[in-house]
Amino acid sequence: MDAPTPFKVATLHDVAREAGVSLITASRALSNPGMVAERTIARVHAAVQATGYIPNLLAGSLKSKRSLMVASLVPAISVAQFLPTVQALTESLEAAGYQLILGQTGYDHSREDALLNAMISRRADGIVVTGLIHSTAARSRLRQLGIPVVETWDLSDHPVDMLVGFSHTAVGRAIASYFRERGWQRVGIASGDDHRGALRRAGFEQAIGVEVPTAVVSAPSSLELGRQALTELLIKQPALQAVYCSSDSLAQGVLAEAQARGLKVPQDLAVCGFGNADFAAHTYPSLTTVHVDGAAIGRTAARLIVDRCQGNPVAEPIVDVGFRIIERRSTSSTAS
Amino acid sequence: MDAPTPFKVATLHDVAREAGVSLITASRALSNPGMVAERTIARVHAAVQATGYIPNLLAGSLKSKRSLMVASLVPAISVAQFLPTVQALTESLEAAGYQLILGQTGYDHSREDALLNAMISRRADGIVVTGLIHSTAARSRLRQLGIPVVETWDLSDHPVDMLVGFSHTAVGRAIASYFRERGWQRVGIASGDDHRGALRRAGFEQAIGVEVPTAVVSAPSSLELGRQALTELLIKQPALQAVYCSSDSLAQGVLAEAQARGLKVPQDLAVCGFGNADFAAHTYPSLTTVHVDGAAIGRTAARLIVDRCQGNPVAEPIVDVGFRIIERRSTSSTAS
DNA sequence: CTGTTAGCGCATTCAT
DNA sequence: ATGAATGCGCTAACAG
Repeated sequence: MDAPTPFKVATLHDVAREAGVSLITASRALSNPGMVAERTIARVHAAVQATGYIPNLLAGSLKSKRSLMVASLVPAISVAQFLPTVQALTESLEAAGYQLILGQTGYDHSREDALLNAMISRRADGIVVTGLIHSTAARSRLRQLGIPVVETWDLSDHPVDMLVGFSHTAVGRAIASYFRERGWQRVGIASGDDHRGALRRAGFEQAIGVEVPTAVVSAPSSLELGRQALTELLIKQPALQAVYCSSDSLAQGVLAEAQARGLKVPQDLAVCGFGNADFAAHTYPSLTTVHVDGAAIGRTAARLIVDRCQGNPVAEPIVDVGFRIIERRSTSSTAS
Repeated sequence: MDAPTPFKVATLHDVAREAGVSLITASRALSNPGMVAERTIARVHAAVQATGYIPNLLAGSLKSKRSLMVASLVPAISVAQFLPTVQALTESLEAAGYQLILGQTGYDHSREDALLNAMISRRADGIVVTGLIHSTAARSRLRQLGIPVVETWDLSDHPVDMLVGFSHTAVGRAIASYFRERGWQRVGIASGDDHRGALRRAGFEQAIGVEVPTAVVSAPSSLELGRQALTELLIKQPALQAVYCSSDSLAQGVLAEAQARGLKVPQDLAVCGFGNADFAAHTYPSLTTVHVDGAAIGRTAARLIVDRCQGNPVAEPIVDVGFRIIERRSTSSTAS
């Protein structure tokens, strides 16, 4: 930092000259060693050390038309729900030599469009989005370009390309069945106002069959909003028996508010969340919730993208990872 | 998807031909409109529409030596602690036209080195790392290349380049003072085994002045580990009065375990966390903790990187964002 | 197994 | 205000 370094970065050209081989031989020694003699490889590696060469992937990608980058679009990374997916996606991609470019859409469709364009501009080899892509312009552009795309965390019969998710409507129905089996009539919903939360809510209401008191909070949901939601629900239905919450954070807030009001869970009020957050098993009482294998979604999405990039046929472009209800103390005195 | 598209992507060349101007005029119309006549710009834009042109940033970056990408290295994005930083970083960078490439080091120094190389290979215009860079090889390489680097979430007199953080030792000392002021003698520590957690622990012990019962759990910490930690601490010191936890997740676990054991918080046991997680204000009882403005760290890091990229002088390359203790019910019956 | 040739798509010189 | 030439650093084709 003292003297402004001449800033002459070594290129492959310098490495080749240092090693006494041609440019392309140096290139192959580094990225395709099977085609080059052992001794030559060693000489090239020595030259790399000597020159301090660091390859320029920008140049390589321009020529090879493979950027080794995959874009991931999420509403906001602070949404705990999607973290295991992004984490697994990043890990799996890094293991395959790809890096992840992150974009935050902020639940805004126009931003999604702009970000998709930015990612196409960077020639991302694949794109993984959270939820479905709704803009028809974006859908047709992606299809036309033939870029591998994975939509996640939702289900559709007509994905842009590939899909890894599950049915939110089915989740809502499953929880409704669970409540009905236990004979709870006076049930309520605390739900975020996001698209997928609305699908679960619709499934729940449909399966319950009657009008259900509902408190809708604006995404992203939180413990605080859960406390507010229960307050609101108890006004609408003071004799509430059970609440379905569209996230574990909301459910945690409902638990806290119930505790503050002296309501025993589950005797006075049963609570079911969604997401199986890490804290769900350890709240007091422990929280019944719906588990979705978010990490599996990320891993599967990575595999699909990498397969398609490497030209391997993708046998199953639509993967339903399903879900399962995890029964704990917030709905059952006898659960674990 | 039926017929394999001929896949002829329009280039700037096609746009220029369509608009009846030269290549460079088309280029300027799009990225430097000040230099081009209004009418020409309109013609170029029409040509862009007609051809469906999407610029290739790879090519532009190769020539201009500005990739408009910034790398961010985090231990793991699932660590809630750093989420506001990554979120603010991504947002601020997107607003300035930069995209973020994410790398996960997994608390592994060799992975950090490999990832740094990958990011240099991609010619990231700047690099933001969580914590300090410890590898001397990486430090000198980054310095030699003159890449803007921001180390975050820690403090050092000799950063690689720039730094935005705070002193973890000071945090530990501040909590120790807080405990001593309240006359608590039999105190304990529940701490993760990560580097910065260790710094806080050291500061706490040093300020307390005597040996302190400690339960060390392996990062990343969680509610579950917090429950275990309190169990362990109560064996070492059954008459424990107060616990400092190196994260709010751990503290939440300590609260849960205390509740399960019938210990009243704060009367029987005072609890202090770290991080001011979103749930900390809403646990029952609410959690005293240390607030650090993670989003400010992200925004500041983005500003430093962008300033340096644009050649603006950086007045203050080391920014201490400080911290503050937020007193709540878990240490004070009279707090909010 | 190695080398020669020819670009990838764009932006930075210079010129006009 | 516009244009022509040049090359960023690398790799896909062919050749030898």
